[in-house]
Amino acid sequence: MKNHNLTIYNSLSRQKEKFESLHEGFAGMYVCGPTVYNDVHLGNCRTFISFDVIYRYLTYLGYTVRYVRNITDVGHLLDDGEDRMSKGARLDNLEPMEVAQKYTLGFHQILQLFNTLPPSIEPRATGHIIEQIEMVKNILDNGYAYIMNGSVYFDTVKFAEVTGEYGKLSGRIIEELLSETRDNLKNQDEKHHPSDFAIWMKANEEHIMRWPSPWSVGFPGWHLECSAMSTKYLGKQFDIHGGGNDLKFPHHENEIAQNLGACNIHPAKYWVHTNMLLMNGRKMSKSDGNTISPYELFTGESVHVSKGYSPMVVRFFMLQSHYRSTNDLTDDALQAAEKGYKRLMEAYKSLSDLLSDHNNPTELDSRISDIINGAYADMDDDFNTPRAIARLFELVTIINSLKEGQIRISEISDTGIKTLKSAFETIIFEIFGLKEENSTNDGVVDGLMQLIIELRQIARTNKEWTTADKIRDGLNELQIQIKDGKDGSSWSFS
RNA sequence: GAUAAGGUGGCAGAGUGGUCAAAUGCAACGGAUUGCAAAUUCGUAAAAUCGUGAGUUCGAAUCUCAUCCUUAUCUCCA
Repeated sequence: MKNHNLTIYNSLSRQKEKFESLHEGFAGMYVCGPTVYNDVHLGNCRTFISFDVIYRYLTYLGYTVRYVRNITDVGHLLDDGEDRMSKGARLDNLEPMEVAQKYTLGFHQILQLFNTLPPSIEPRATGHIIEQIEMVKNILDNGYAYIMNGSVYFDTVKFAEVTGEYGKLSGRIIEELLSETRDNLKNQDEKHHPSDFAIWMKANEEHIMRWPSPWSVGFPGWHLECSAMSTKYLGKQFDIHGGGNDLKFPHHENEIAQNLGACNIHPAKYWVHTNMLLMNGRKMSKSDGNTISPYELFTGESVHVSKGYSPMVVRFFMLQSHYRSTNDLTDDALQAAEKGYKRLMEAYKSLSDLLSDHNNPTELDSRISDIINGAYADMDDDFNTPRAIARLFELVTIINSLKEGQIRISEISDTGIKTLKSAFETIIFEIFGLKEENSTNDGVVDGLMQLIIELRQIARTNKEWTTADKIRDGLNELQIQIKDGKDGSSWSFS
C-alpha cells in the first residue's frame, strides 16, 4: 500500500471525504453499466473512462480492487410499458439475447479502443434472476413492498416514514414526490403511490422475456438488478458506487431503498457521479442531430468534426476536464487536445535521448520531484486529472528545454532523468491509461518511406526544390507528413 | 414548476476566502530551426477583474441574496 491522502467527493454527503476502505487493502467498486439494446453513446464512454481512471488509480495505490460493472439486458421499461430488450428484438427481428450479445460485443470493442481495463466481474441482469427474486422476498419480509396482481411494488411511503432515507441522494422531498401525478404511467392504478416502483413485474402475453417467480411469471424491475448483483459480488456494503449523473434519480435512489429495504444497510460508502458530456455547448441528442458516435468521431465521418480523432486523443481530451464537470466536445477543443497529446508523448520519447554526465542531486532534480508529487496530490484530490495533466506539461517544458539546450544537461542528474521517466510511465500509461498509437509495425511501409526520404534528400542536396516539394506534397495528400529536422527527416501519419 | 450541478481569456478547462491580474493545452504574437514551408521548439512577452446586480468581510472568482442563462433529473438514458 502506498501512502496517500485520497479524498473522494461523495454525492450522498455533497462533500469531499477522506477515502477509507471498509476492508484494509481492499476496495469494492460497482458502476452501473449500459443497457445493451443500442450502440454505445459517447457519453457512456466518458463515464466509463472516468471510472477506468479511478479503478487504475486505486490499483496504483495498492488496493486490491474488485470492479463490478453490470450489463443490463432486461428490465428497462419504455413509456408504453414495453421492455426495452424485447423492443429492440422486435425491430431487428432477433432474439432478445441476440440483441444483447450484439450490442455487448460492440460496447466492449469501443471500450477496448479507449484502452479501458475490463472490470473484474461483468454480471448480466438475466443471469441473476434468482438473486433478484431473493431480494424481492427479503424486501417483502421486511414489509417494504406489497403485491398487486402478481406484481410487487416497493412501498416508498412506508420506507420513507420508517427510515427517513428516501430522497436523500437526489435531494427529493418525499411529500413532493407523493403529490406528483403520472397519469400516463402503466399500472398506475396498481400502485399505492406514484413514487412507488416495481421490483417484480408480471409479464403480459406478448412479453418475451419472462421467468417464473412466487408472484407471477414475469421479470424484475430495472433498479433491482444493481442491488442484487452488487450485494452478491461486493457484499451488503461496499466502498464505491458509481454511475452517470442522470442515474441519481430514480435509479440510484431506488437502489439505496432496495438495499436498505432488504439488508438494512446503506450499500455504498461513497457515491460517485460523473457529469455529462456536451457537444457544442448543448446536450447530445439524436432527435435534433446534435450527436456523434465513437466510430464517427474516430473516422471523422460527421458534420460535427473536421477530421477523425484517435481514441487516445479523445481519451486525453476527456481527462483534461474533471469528471464532475460537464465537458464540452467541440472540433476546436479536440484539435487542441490532439496537439497537446502529441506534445506530451513526444516529450516522453525524448526522455530516452537524455543522458546526464553525473549523479549529484541538483536543484532541478528537486524541482522535478516537487512537480511530480504535486501531480499525485492532484490525483489524491478527488482524481483531479486536469490539474495533474497541467503539471505534466510543466515537466514537458523542462524536458524539451534540456533537449534543446535552453537548460544545460548538467543541471539534471542521472537519477533525475530516471525519476522523470518512471513518473511519466506511471502517470500517463498506468494511471491515465493512455498508450502510444500510430506505430505501423509494417516493415514494407517503413522501408518504402525510408527510401523515399533518401531520394528526397538527394534532391534537396542538389537543390532540386521542385522534386523535393513534389514528394513532400504528394505524401501529404496521402496523409503522410514529412518532418525535416536537424538530423535528417522523419515521417508520420497525420 | 421542483430538485441537482454549472456560468472563468478567442476555444477547452483548472482554481472554491488572502500566496489569483487567475494553472495547463490550443490559438495568437515574437524568436530559434528551414531552401521555402510544415513539423518541432523557446519566450522574465501579450491575452480573462471570473454571467449580471447587491451584500457579508480588513480582504471574494471563491460565502449570502436576487436575477438572467446552460445542463441534468422528476418518464427510458452514463
